[in-house]
Amino acid sequence: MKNVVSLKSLAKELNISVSTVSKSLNDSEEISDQTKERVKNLAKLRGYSPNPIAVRLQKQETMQIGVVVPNIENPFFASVLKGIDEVTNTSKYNIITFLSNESLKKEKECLDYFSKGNVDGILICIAEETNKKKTFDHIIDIKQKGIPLVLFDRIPMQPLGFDAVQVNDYDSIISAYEHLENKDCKNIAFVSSIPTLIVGRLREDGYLAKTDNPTVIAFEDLNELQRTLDETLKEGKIDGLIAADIDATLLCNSAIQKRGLKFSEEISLIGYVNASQNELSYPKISFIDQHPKEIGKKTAQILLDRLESKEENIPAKDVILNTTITIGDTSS
Amino acid sequence: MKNVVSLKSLAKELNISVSTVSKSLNDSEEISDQTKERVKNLAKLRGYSPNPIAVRLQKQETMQIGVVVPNIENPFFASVLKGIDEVTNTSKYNIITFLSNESLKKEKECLDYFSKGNVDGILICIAEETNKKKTFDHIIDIKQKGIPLVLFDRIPMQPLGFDAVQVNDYDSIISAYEHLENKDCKNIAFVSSIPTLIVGRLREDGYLAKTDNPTVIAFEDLNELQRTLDETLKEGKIDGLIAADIDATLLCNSAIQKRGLKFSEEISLIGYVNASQNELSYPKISFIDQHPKEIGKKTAQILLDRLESKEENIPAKDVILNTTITIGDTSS
DNA sequence: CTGAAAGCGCTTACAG
DNA sequence: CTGAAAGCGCTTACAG
Repeated sequence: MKNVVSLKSLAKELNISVSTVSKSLNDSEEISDQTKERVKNLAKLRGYSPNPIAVRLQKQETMQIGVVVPNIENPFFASVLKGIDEVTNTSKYNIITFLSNESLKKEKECLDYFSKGNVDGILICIAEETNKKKTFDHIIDIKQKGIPLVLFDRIPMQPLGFDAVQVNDYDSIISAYEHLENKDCKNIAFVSSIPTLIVGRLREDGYLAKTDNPTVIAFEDLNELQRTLDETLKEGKIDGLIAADIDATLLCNSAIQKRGLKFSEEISLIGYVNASQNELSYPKISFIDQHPKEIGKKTAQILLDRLESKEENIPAKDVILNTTITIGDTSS
Repeated sequence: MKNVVSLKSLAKELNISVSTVSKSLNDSEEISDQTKERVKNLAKLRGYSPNPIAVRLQKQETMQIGVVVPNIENPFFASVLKGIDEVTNTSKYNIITFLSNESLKKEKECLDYFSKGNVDGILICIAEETNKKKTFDHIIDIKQKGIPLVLFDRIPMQPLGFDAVQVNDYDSIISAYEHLENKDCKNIAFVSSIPTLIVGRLREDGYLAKTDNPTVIAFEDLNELQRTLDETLKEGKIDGLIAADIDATLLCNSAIQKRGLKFSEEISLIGYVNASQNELSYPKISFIDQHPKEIGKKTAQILLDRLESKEENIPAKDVILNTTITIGDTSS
């Protein structure tokens, strides 16, 4: 039932050696055009295709890239994956995607599997748990094994010496803040469900840098976040909200509407959303577009460059991509 | 830089043969406990792990499952993937995920690649273009090659003889319609951005089966859909909407709010959404939950069963999973 | 209980 | 220009 056509079967049928068949199909200079023709014709006729596993063993390449994604249900990562796919698609490498589900243990298992000769390179966004516990030994191990690895999105503060692709989170929030200031917001609060995540911290830092009297509402527990947010809105002082992540943004939007506040007039909101869904929603939320697909493309490209390059000692790249602000109905 | 520890290197260091080392590590009965001990200890010390490519070549198994997903940015498919991951995770198989981006050409390329000995089995949801053109030769080819394949979500009308996992789309809409009837809706319209997709047709059929005076608003072009929807709402006759897909649902929600109509009182809406985002949104939209993760789990399980089974001629399974209705603010 | 040999399906120096 | 041989790293009948 498996592909029974092999170099051997072709060779036998043509009464020539396996090496000649192999060389013919690989267009070797050593072989006469006539023989090449014969071989190629039969190969086509029989529907031959080389056994990829055998080729990999011989070439000592897996031709696969391992990707670790913390949460596939977060549309941000889905778009990153799409970007990665677009780039690797045109290369000889395939993607094998593992989900860490934000678990350090799971992430270790992924990297362990990858490092056992299953992939030629790795793309990873570290899990929330990894981020919190600041445990990076399993990642550093990868360097010892000489497998190229590129980090994306959540980049540990202490440099680990890997290529990294991130977004200017700090600056993004500065811009968002200034945008709200321009809309005459005087009392801008910061709402986050990711207070411990690296990107969450950077965003909060951006906010804190801009304001004199900060109002930070930050809880991982969404119920608690919602409650506190609601209490704060009740006081009626806040006229601008910056949300630090998708969940916080949705909660802000929801809380404002439930309270019957008018967007832009009474209160403005800017946050993070899934761009395509936001486009169809009402109200359209003003948001910081991280261009996740571009993050994926850049991440994959850096890895491919490294894999294709013969040089061993290219210094680690630290790419910081720009976000843009898309203004919707919530701050116009 | 690659893993230089091999059976050979272990054998040399222990002054025994490669076969003995291999058998020891595989706990063969043939080898003395003492030798096994020695071998295992050294293997551990040297951090040996078998070269997976070599094992695969020998075992004639890729230990990989190919998955084709039409659109990773659709949260439905992201959740399906998560379900697939959960199941395959505990097996010896990895997932290699390809994105067809709703393109028939791309889908063919994926299947072509898979069928060249790159995977042991395939999970696929056909692309929109494939669905429209009803071109299934490339899928049928897979059967000829003897590679197990399981279809999910969009299942062609004409049976192709593959295992299939789908949802009771027709019945789902019947239930949704009855739900709206119970909320005293008298004029229920059906809104769809997927008029040609199999699941879209089934859903429309369900709607048509229930109503005497159908109002079907169906366009693939979202602008056109929006315009027509708006005109229909303007007439003021419709008091209930069933949306056939995520985009249509968001558009309905948006159109109703823009028009200032009161949910549940003046008009009710039920559709399809991303469950977790909907939970945080306002209003919470009443929706048909397809339990996408369960679809993924079931799909993967069927493939694993087939791969693990020795039998060749298990008849194709056609699994139809039930949806449930989750009532939100838009029809309470 | 251990090891030599063949083989999984390929590629590539090397000989002729 | 063609082919025999070795090798990629493993497993597994088979001999001893």
